[in-house]
Amino acid sequence: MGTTIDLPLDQVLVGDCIAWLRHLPPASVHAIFADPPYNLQLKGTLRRPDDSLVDGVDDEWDRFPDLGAYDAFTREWLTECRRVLRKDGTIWVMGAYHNVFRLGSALQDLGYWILNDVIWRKSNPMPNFRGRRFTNAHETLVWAARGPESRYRFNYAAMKALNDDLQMRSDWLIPLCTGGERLRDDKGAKLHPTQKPEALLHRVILACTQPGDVVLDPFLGSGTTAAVAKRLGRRFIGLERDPTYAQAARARIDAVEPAPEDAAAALPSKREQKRIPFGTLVERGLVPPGAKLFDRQKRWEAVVGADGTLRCGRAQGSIHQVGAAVQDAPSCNGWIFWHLEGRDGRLRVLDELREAIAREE
Amino acid sequence: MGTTIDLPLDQVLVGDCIAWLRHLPPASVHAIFADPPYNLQLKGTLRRPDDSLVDGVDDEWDRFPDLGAYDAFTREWLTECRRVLRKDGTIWVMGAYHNVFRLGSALQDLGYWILNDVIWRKSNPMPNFRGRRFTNAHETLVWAARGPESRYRFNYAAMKALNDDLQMRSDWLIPLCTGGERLRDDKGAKLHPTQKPEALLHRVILACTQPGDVVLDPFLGSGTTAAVAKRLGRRFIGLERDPTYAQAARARIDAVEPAPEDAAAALPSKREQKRIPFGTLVERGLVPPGAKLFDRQKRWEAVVGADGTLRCGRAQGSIHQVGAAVQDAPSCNGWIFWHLEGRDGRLRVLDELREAIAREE
DNA sequence: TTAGGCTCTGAATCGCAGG
DNA sequence: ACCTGCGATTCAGAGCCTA
Repeated sequence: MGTTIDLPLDQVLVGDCIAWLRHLPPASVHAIFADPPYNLQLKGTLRRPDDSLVDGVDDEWDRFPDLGAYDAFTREWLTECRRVLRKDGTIWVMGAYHNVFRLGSALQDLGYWILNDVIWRKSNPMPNFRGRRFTNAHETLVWAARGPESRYRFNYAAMKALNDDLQMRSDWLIPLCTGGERLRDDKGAKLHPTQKPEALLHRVILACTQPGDVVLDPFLGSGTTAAVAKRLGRRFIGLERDPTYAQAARARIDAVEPAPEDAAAALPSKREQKRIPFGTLVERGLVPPGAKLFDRQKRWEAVVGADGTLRCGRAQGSIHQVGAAVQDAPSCNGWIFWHLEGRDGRLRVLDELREAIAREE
Repeated sequence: MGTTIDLPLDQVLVGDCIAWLRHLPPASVHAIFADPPYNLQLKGTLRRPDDSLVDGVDDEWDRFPDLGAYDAFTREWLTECRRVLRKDGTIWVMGAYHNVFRLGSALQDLGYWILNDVIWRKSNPMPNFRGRRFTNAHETLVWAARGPESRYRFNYAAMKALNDDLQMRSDWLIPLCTGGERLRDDKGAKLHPTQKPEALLHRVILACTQPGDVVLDPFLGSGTTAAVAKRLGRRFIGLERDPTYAQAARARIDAVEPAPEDAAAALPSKREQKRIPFGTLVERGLVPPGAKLFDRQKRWEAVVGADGTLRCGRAQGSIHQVGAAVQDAPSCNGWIFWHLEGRDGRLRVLDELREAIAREE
């Protein structure tokens, strides 16, 4: 175990990721994104129907002697990641059918708590040239908290907004990284065999971090994680073994222009907004003491007390308690249950009044 | 190890599947479909926002003391399945994130050779009621051969035909089993908590067997595998622990009319509708966070957030919501209201960008 | 007859701040 | 660390009823 160093923010560090991770202080990063070697087991070469050669992944870093060696490697870096992850941080690990079952099992064995598996559906996958299997049109991301009790961050409202006001699902349709986004060398060949699309990282980072948070990528590769983190106003730490990749990533990151601060923030969910006690509405005269509140169908009528309590028959208490009591329900959100009658006879839900106050403050 | 019996074709056998498997002759079935217990670990009760209770899976058969016990169980039945599987046969195993990584790892460890992982995308999944995760909108099927050298069957042309003459991809969009297909008891309650849709088994069986082949299901449950196998002119062997489920499955299977031998019983493939959320344009960099949008006359200017929301003065929300707010209109089609300014100063309506993406997918 | 509204339900590891 | 109580949270599809 080496000596601990200060958190090397916004840097690409060249070297073995496990060694680097051991130097980082514990519980120091908010999120980790890891796209480890897939342990692809290609046999021989693959040709398209027109006899052209498929440029598969056959790099040295993707070769392991057997599954046991791959498992040992996986457990080692995932162990160090868990140490470095903050108590309430989350990790994303991605893979394909060759390795993702090893990754998921290792996460569970090491004490992580899986929150979702997410499917990256490729809109433009490589076809299956031999016609011997289904077109491999997706990869899998596993999203996990450090443990079952983690109070992790999930920017629910932002994800919902990103999906036209429907809950974000666990299947994401995103094209492969091609065209101008793909890094290439002098000869126009792709620089990295598995460069991930920025759209994928955009969604990942936006889902589970806020501006200023630290995102670590132990297999930085072409630098997609760091580039998107910078653009979204997050800090990053990138680890990469190969100096050529690291250098290309640095150049790529340097060219990124961060988004304006207010654009990078995720839409705050209601939970994160400032709490307004119902009594405030009474104090400010928006709901005078003695006013009557109704549910939407006007089945019940309650009277407002000067202290912000409601009374409805025998039930007395907060807007939530009385709402729950009259419905005989275990709980109730009084803000959206109770309504005030306007002069025109129209019912206005309390939540509207609350939002008017929230905007003022 | 018990004595071997003749292959009990087209029967539902009641009892422990591992015990039954041990009695079956080796290398005797062409395909196996297994939907084992998922080992869900539900803690409390879950209510919908309207306070109704969610009927979760808390059956005794889904409870295991710990992951180790689940792994041991998994390895045991998968070992027997491999013995019973013909040399060139294939197996389908399905699960969700709770268990599928254990299943996939066990398959690999036992010598099976994974061919694909296939995603069952649910068109109508249950939402995430607490807003704490992504909507769990899929399950995973692992398709594997008995070993790396297996000369397995894959009905490439049938799958392609089933998919409007495009190669069948690894992500399948299929609705949940509901309505008339769902088995119910006298009181109208669902008979089995996890009955699978016949459309799913249709595709599975059609992909890897031919008429007359034997399909084994060690966790038959409500009998979907056997019913579809019979309809498609395949033989089946169903193992089921619970006599009630087995009895219901038998009745269901008896009612199935086999398709005519030459019938190309192809389900109409479902062309996917293309709904493009505005957030997609942001993620893909077509509209960067912080970009400014204008209405056609440039009366208003709004700023784009990283989550696809707009902000214009105090109004924040979707392109539609903010468009409506600034005009003080009840509603607004943001796609044709907002414009992006090009480098040449010309305004381009968002709808043009959306159509560019829709064409790609 | 039909259109529209209301109800019900589905493999679910489903709070959190403040005291 | 524990306890209290506020108050946040749902989509698609089938079935049924009413106008």
